[in-house]
Amino acid sequence: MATFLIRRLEQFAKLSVDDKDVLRVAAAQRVRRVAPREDIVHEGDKPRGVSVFLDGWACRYKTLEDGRRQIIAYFVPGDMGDLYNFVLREMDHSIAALTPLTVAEFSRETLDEMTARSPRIGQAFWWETLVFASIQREWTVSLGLRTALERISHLLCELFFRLRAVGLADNDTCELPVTQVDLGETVGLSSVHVNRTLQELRASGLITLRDRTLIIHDLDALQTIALFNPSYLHLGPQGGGPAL
Amino acid sequence: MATFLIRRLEQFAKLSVDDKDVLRVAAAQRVRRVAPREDIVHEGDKPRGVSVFLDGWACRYKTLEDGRRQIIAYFVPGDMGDLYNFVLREMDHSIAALTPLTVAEFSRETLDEMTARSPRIGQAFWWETLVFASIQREWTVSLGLRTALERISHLLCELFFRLRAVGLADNDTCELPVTQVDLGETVGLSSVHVNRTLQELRASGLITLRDRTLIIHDLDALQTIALFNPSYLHLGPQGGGPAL
DNA sequence: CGTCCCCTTGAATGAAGTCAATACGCGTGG
DNA sequence: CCACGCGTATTGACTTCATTCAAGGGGACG
Repeated sequence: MATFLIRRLEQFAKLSVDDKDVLRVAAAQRVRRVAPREDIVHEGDKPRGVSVFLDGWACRYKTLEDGRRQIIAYFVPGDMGDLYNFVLREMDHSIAALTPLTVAEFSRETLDEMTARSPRIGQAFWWETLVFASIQREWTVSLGLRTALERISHLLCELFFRLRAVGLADNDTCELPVTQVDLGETVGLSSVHVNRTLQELRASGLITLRDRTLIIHDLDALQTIALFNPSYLHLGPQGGGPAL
Repeated sequence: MATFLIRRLEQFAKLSVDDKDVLRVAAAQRVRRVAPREDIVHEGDKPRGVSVFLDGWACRYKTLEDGRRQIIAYFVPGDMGDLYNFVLREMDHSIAALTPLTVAEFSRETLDEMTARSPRIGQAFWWETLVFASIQREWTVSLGLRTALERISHLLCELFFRLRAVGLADNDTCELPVTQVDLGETVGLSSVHVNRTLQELRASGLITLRDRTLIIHDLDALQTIALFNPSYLHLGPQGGGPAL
């Protein structure tokens, strides 16, 4: 089940056979299955271990006192939660499953062992941490200065690139198992406006989005609209695209 | 000159005399002085070492191709840039001085040595990394669902708490050496609207802001308006407030 | 068959942006 | 010393993008 995790980390560096075994063993520990909409971590909890998303989608979110909710990050297969989060006293956000989810947990000890045994894995974990930080920064940029059309296009590009990097995009197609309300809570728009914006993208023939499946008919054009530059994802040399 | 860095890390844990010496020595290496508006790191650069902000203010920012600029983070004295950023091939953002700035640089070797020698420092560095990630998440929340008034109030609260934690707030007063254009580029609003919003805060007697000096007359009220909950800053037990 | 969630659409409203003009302080150079 | 330019702050009038409110439709599920 560590297939996606390994593919993900291989965006950073080639892993040895031994590295992969280590990861496989670790990712077989404390595996949980979670139903959609269920929290796997709740704000205020004492941090446990590091979540490793083996299969399915999840999201990080925060809720304001008055009930407004903001999705802060998406986790797709192969992603990991904050490394060493147990250094903090309590979680400052929640994580919920968006689809049926399979998630493992690296304990502090497992993490220490792995990084001690393989510096390459240690580095790959740092890379993962840094890339997540970078994505969060790009979201700040999106929310701060992109228009509705640009924001949504940008999010679609990002998710497509991330999924493609772990082999979860088929040519121009990937899953997008989130509702328009979710999208709104992600890009800081009302679901009504998300709907209208998606219509616009559909009308211009750029995408098809139906039954939780996204088809991008013209990735270049979508990237242009979104002012999307994939370098912030720090993917491999081929940009996580299909090998030639 | 490592005073603020030490105060900052002591928000996380008590440092030994030895720890502090190690930090002081490291922070005396590769010290640079930078003039306001000057870049210390530029997008696309190969990462060098980790920037350590000894004195003055800086900001992280990104620019879109069409020239729009978004400030992504503020650095105040005692803050550090991304740890192990040299794992990435190139910087995905720039960092500029906002005031006359004194900044040191930890090389990879220095960093490794320090964490090897003192696990407590290693943990404090992780804490710093995690707190910065948390701040970035909170900014995502601000931009995603707070109104103009809430956003600006929230930013003022955050900066006040952060400065107070390193001893740079005097009772209800701190520096705020940024223009209204900068503020706009931070909270995703036009400078005109920032101006109007600040007027509103002044008119309700909550703050005074003049000559780059911020006075918060009613912190509780400001926090309430902002829906500000300082827990995301993961400060010490007293919340970084003045010792009793 | 009803209920619930999600998507869609229209019309009215509102928050923030844009454009434009003015004012102020500061440094620079004539 | 004063004129000028420049960056910053302020204010007004108008516009635009996005929200809110409201209603209806479709599919999944009990």
